[in-house]
Amino acid sequence: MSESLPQPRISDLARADAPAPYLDGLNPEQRAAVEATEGPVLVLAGAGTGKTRVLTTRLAHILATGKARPWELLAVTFTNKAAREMRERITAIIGPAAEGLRWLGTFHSIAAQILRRHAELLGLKSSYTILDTDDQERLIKQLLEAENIDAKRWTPKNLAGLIDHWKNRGWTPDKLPPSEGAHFANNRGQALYAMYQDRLRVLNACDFGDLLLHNITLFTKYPDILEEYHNRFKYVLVDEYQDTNVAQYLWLRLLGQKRQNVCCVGDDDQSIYGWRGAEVDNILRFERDFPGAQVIRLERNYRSTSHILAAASGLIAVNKGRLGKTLWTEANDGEKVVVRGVWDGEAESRLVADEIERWKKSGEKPRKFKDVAILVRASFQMRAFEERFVMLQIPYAVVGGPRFFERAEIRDAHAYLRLVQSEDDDLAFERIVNVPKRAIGDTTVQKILHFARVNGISASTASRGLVQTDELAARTRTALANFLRDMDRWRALAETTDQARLTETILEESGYTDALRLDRGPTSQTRLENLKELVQSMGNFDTLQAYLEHVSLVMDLDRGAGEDAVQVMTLHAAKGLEFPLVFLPGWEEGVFPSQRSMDEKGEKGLEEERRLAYVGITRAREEARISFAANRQVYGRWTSQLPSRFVDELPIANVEAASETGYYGGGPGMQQTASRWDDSTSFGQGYSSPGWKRAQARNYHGGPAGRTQVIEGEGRLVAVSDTGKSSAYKRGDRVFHIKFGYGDVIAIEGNKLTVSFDKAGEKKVIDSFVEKG
DNA sequence: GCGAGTGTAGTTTTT
DNA sequence: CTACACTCGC
Repeated sequence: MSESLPQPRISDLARADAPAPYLDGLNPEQRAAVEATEGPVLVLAGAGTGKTRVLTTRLAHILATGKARPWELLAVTFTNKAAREMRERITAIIGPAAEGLRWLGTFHSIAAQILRRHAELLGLKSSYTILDTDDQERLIKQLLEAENIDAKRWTPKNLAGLIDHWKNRGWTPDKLPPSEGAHFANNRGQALYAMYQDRLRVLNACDFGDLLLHNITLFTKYPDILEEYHNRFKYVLVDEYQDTNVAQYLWLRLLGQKRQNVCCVGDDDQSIYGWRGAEVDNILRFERDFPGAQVIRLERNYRSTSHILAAASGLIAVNKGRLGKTLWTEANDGEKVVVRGVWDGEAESRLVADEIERWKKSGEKPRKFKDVAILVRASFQMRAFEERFVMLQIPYAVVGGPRFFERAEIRDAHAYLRLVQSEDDDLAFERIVNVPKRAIGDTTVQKILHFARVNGISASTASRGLVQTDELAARTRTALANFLRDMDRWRALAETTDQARLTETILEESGYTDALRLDRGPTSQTRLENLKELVQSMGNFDTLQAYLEHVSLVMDLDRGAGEDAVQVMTLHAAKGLEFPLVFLPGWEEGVFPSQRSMDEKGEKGLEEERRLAYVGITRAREEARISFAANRQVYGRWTSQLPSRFVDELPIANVEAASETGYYGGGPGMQQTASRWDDSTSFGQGYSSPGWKRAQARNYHGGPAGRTQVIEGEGRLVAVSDTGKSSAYKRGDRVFHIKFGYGDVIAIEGNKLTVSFDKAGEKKVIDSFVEKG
């Protein structure tokens, strides 16, 4: 071993005569999870049970007891953020020796490192580039065009999604089950996949899925190399195991099978990435995969009040496929989970904003906006809140959204740099040869690419050839020659200038920034700022090479943290975070749970949605406030909504619920449906006045939910406002559905409408997103 | 090569 | 409805 030994004081931490200080304050289960170092271990860590602490302490413990040295540990996470946090917290325990943890990182970054060392065995050079989804899709598009496949019916996105899915399952083209390829372009899926892989090899490139897949191929085909890694990695640790896909699972099993010192940490109840290939099954069958595995449950919650915890536990208990945990806490009861029904989406944002302002002013200690989060199911729900916050001047920050490195202007800048770095990067060439516009149009680009393909050379080389001929119009020829000359100049400049200055120069001289400055579009200002930020962030890297390597794998950048602003984000983005006050708006059937999830994945989809609800509630430390609206605009159409089934599934003892809207089936000839949301006959004063008055709240009471109980006649559970506005349907009503168009209601049963649609003459049963009239 | 006109989809998102 | 991708005609 050439690496020097870590600082001796690590082992001092665990001297027999002095108990290890890092173990102080751990509860018995946490301690067991830290000390069970030998053999396979599954740690089922419920929400808020100190998972990260256990993970980091465990690694520190292995090091402190001398069982392994830092470079003999393999520790994998899903996100860069998680990896970074883990590294920081280990450093806090063991000091600078943590720098030796060179195999702590994301699945992808570790797989990429391994692949660099053995790239030749897989037909790649170790300098291979990693393509992002945009490059990937453009490559596929070219492929489909070359194969004369109708790009309308079979979009590049479709195929990219399929290929990604296949790679997630660990299928190389030759191992693809025949039925899988059948769905695409009349059974050509498999062939196209194989062609795509060939193209990648020619380009000396990998997509994200390849990183793991190539690793698996490598380990399976070359047992001696696998052996090398078996010897290297004495202990393997995996975070968020419930989110692993098949390929990641296979990769782990290959690496861990010999020593069996595999510790997986996760929570089956927080598996929310099934749509992206995660297999909850991986965690559910851990004990079968690793015989003799210890299972340790962390069930003591340190985060939430008991009402919040009980509400979340009650909800998740409805799911069938789970390993089961009983979370408990010593925290006090706190407030019950508040549930509110409102008339429409606007009223909902008004309610939330009011409550934030009230909350901010109350309390003994000063309260901060950044302690409040609004967690939505889908990003279209954010707009209403943003509008309201702008109006009331409440500071807010949208977390997530389009990634910085995925913005067009950042990609353009990167394409210039990639082309400077490697003249052969055809995808980069294609991206920026006419950005900003320099009179090199589509036809010219096609000519160049064709010429390149025919002669088996890169686009840059092809261009150099073409400008020598009179193949191109004089104007185009000059433009292209200028472009090549500029690229050469920048390439020379790269030798003498640091990458930040280089980027600045390129952006100026190419006219890119000028074009943006002239652009009157609403986003051009932001784009310019983004580019400035890009140049700044590049300063931290030694070389252009190092920088480009970094961006392809580390797509996030910690920005804007620390501002005091209400955090608006999707439920997915909230995983791993916690807030004193959490708002959970939009709990309506079809919105949350999402209709699409249920349509596509049935019961499984519904259970995942429920886990998402569970994740949402458990983000709250002190208060959780759920709301739903009776009417909501979806894609500009008014739709009537019903409270989410998840509302009814919350244990009533932990909930304080009321609605400003009655839900009942009323009127002559309509069913009288019992609803938990209707206990009153008088509507009082409501929404009529100019300065909107708060309606008398309707209380939620226990007992069976209305949706199952049909009393008489036909009708539909409807919302009724205090002014008598209602969103009721009756037979014969003309309705509009966002997908199927106009139609007539021909039957009503419970909450389901059977609608005959004009378009296909089809009958369909609909339960959401229907507009009257 | 560009702007106007048409068509179409429209969750969740990391690497 | 709205954002975008793509087509068509000048």
